[in-house]
Amino acid sequence: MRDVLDVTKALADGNRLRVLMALAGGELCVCQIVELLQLAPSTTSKHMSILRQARLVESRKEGRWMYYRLPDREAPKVVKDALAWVRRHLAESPQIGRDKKELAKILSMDPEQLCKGQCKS
Amino acid sequence: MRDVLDVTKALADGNRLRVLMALAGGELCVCQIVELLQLAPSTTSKHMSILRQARLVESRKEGRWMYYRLPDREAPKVVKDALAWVRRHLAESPQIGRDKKELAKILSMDPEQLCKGQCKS
DNA sequence: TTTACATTTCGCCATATAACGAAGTATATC
DNA sequence: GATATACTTCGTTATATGGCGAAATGTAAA
Repeated sequence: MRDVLDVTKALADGNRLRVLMALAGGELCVCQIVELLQLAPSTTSKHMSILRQARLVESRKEGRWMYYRLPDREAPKVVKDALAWVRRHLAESPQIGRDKKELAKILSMDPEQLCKGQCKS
Repeated sequence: MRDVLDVTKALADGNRLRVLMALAGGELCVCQIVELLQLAPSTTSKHMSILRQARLVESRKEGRWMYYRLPDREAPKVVKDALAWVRRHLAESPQIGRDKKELAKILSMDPEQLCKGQCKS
């Protein structure tokens, strides 16, 4: 029950669903997710920790950057099935469509520049 | 996005998950669900309205009794897939096992008597 | 070893949610 | 009709959640 609830609670927030859909295109660092969601870094970090707690994402630290990605093959079935459900039923969402466009812009920027911009604001 | 979030929010509560699993055995009236969850009738009713809002359950009124059941064939795919996910990944839960036993007891009682007991307490 | 910087943790506030009991609604029975 | 009954709605309360900025942490560069 606990593992199932961790997943459903993690999925019960629009911003976290947007992140999961964005990660379908490959791993992202926190500042890229911050840019996509337009939330404070601290808020974004909290969201990512909730997703990780539920095992819906994995993370990798590279220098100062933390990268998040969807879990690999060995993820628990409950998680893999949940992610498949999200992908299937959110693919047509207008919000997700807008995010996809925005994400393309973000990925075309120099990550170095992207992160600096955030710290100033 | 809205329909998906309605479903995930509805699933993000242990008592509501228990109800969905209990309904797998067939429709139940509110007083039977009250007995299973050991919650106040008003609280139980609220849970059921959240599940219905998300279209995870349907309802049928018969006299003074309100029966809830899992949705039929024509339910939206997002809902059917979510219910399949819940069934699959909650089947082994100890809590759900206990509920199944308790539910057998509840179903063996006269519904008439069951409801009267609740009103007194 | 300073300094800069990406991220996380902490403390706070506003809102959302789950719980209850009391009051309201609708239906059956007297 | 009056009363009992099954359920829902409403108002209240306690806790959970999502948001922020400030401070803490860890890592790279100067």
